[in-house]
Amino acid sequence: MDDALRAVADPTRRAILVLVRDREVSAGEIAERFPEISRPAVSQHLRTLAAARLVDVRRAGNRRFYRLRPEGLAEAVTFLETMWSASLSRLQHEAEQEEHAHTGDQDAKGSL
Amino acid sequence: MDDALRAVADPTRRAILVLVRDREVSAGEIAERFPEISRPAVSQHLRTLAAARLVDVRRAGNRRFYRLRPEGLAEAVTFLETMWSASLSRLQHEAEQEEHAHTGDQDAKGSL
DNA sequence: AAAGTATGTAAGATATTGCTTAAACACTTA
DNA sequence: TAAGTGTTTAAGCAATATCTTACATACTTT
Repeated sequence: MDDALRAVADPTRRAILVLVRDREVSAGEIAERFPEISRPAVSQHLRTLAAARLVDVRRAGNRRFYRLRPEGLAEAVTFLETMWSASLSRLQHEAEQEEHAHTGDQDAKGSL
Repeated sequence: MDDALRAVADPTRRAILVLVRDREVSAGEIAERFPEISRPAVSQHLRTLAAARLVDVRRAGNRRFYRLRPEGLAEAVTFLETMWSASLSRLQHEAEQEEHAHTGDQDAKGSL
């Protein structure tokens, strides 16, 4: 989880994850999407993502194709969801206590 | 989201979030849980979490009480969940194609 | 008001991260 | 096998993050 959350903390890497979410994308094609940074910089990000087990790599001839590896996100998602929902249910409980007999509107979950 | 994910990338800050998930905890009580780092270091982490809107602060006399602010996690959770589920459904789809007419067991979501 | 308690801020050292350029590697094609 | 294409690795630098010590602030109690 540590590696995954650290990897996901960087905006460029998040953008890469979005790119490779639905389909395999070659390193070159990924790099094209980030004209502001150099190819080696992108390559480093890809290495970080691979090390965090957030992407799979497939070598095909000259090229390397990257693709999101969703299992790598499981622990991170679980952690955040646990934090998020446990605390929301607490807020909900407090609201009930405060307003006492009031119609239960769960606006918190609506803020997504 | 950027601030939230960057804040959550640090293990000490994640541990703090767990501490303040279910109840208010004073800065001192939080600091006690981390004997390996100095009080000012903890204070800095708390400032980072507050800046990311991940915790609320309540001043009561001498002390300051911190508490998880779940709304601050909303965007981050949404992002990770979207990545996670979209990609899992793709994997599921591929599995269906491979195995063809097979009973659709969604074991992926069960890994939570 | 002075001393005590709880906490934060400032300044600076060190570690880590993310970038760049130059070079290397690996596979493909002429 | 030589040149070309796609990509990564290496080395170094600048920016950022995290920690520490010293000090400041803000309440509380005597």
